[in-house]
Amino acid sequence: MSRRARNGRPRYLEIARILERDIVRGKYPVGGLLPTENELCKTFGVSRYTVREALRRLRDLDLVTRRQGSGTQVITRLPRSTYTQSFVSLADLLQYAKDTYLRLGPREKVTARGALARLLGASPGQQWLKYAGVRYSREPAVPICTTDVYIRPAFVGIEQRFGKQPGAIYVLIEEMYGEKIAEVVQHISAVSMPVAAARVLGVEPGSPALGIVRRYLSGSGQTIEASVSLHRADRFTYSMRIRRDGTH
Amino acid sequence: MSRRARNGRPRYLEIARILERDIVRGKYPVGGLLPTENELCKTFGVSRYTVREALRRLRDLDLVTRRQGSGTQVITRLPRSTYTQSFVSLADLLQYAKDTYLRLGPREKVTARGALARLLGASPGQQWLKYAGVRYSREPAVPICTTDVYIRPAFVGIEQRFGKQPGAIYVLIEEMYGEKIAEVVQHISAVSMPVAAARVLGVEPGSPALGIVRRYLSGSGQTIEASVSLHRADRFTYSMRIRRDGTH
DNA sequence: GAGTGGTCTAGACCACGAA
DNA sequence: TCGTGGTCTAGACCACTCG
Repeated sequence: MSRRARNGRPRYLEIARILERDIVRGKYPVGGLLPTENELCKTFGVSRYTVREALRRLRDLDLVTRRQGSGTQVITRLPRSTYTQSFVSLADLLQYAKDTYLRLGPREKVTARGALARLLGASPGQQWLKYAGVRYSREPAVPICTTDVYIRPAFVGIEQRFGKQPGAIYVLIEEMYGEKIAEVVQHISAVSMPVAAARVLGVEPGSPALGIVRRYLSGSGQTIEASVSLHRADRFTYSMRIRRDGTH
Repeated sequence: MSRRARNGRPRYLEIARILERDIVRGKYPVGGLLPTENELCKTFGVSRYTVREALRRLRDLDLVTRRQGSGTQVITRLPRSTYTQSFVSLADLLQYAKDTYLRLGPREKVTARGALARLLGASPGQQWLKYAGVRYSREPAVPICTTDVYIRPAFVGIEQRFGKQPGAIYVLIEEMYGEKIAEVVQHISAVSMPVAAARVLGVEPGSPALGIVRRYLSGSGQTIEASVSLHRADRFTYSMRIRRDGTH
């Protein structure tokens, strides 16, 4: 066999998805063990490297834990783990944006005042552009959250590239305008799902929602972009690892 | 050559640390490229796999970005994350623990099984100690969240110091037993406030709550301590900063 | 002692980016 | 076109866990 004619997707991602699906469907119960690496090699007809890359992904998604000597244990079955977001760095934010899809509505002009001005870190009266959107997971393509994106009018040009390439909005601004993001500040809270967002996401109004507000700041502390997201509580968990240092 | 007599540390971690140090020292300036994988293989006398594992680590630390065709670019000179971010974040955790007050209830013995075993990353049947508590802000002294703390029976001695000094539980374990926390994994989600917690916190059952589950891990990946907290949504927001150092 | 995942080698072809 | 990183194979030894 050997040389695989790849259909565009890396084999290890395919395998990761199959295993992910099987976990969600209950083929591998929570608390139980996945087949060993060796068995998976035979099952999928691939080398150990490929299997290990797939398992690495499952571990990064927090679906399994792995320990030498004892095996690969399933720790979560809930499909929301699929959308669990694990951030230690901006690179993770970017990866998350690539694994999902953000569909944005038409441009609106808004004036920063009151709570919005505070959110944007802008002077009251300043003009901003707003795009109401919904973020979907790629497969299955289900809505995860509503997202309102705010950018300064100067960056209106990135509109042309909305949806044309996956990735985070801030990358578009960096690429088109050379305005570098130095810092992201985010606030996470629990809120009651408002009626409008509930309808879009297909949940009951008033059900619990995870709200995330992000500000993307330039080196001088100016807000370049901001976003307000409301996540279905049952499909989203924010996970993070805090490492003390790099020595182990 | 071949078989390396390893001094205990994986070779790829050694290489990662050497490259990290060189970046910090300015040998590879921000914006510049690291040597190619091939060159690094020759330099260190290792296979490409080992070099790639080392580079993967640098990427996870946000020190470099990698793109096929163009190379490995240095994006940060400061080892942010290893020290800056995680240190800052752990410090934040500690600061939070100092600004508030955790009142713990009596010791209970619990057996890890099912969901609890998964939470603790423990084998089913293992014995743990549980303390149900409530965290208050110092002034005004109002309840912020309920917190269940889980520790291994070996660390029962820290009970004596509950409430005698402010700070996080994990610090007590580190000080009394010398068991160092290497990593904290946390999951943040929105949930409906359960009846019992609602009574303690003085809110309506079913109102939105921010749930935070934390596992404190030793260097070998063992869970030292775990906690489950439910926060009043109106009194708690989780805020964080993701910095990208060295952007020029 | 048997079997697990962790590390490592020495090859190979492929997709992409820049000259 | 050429060199980069991305994917992949088929081996190997090692450290750890558990019966």
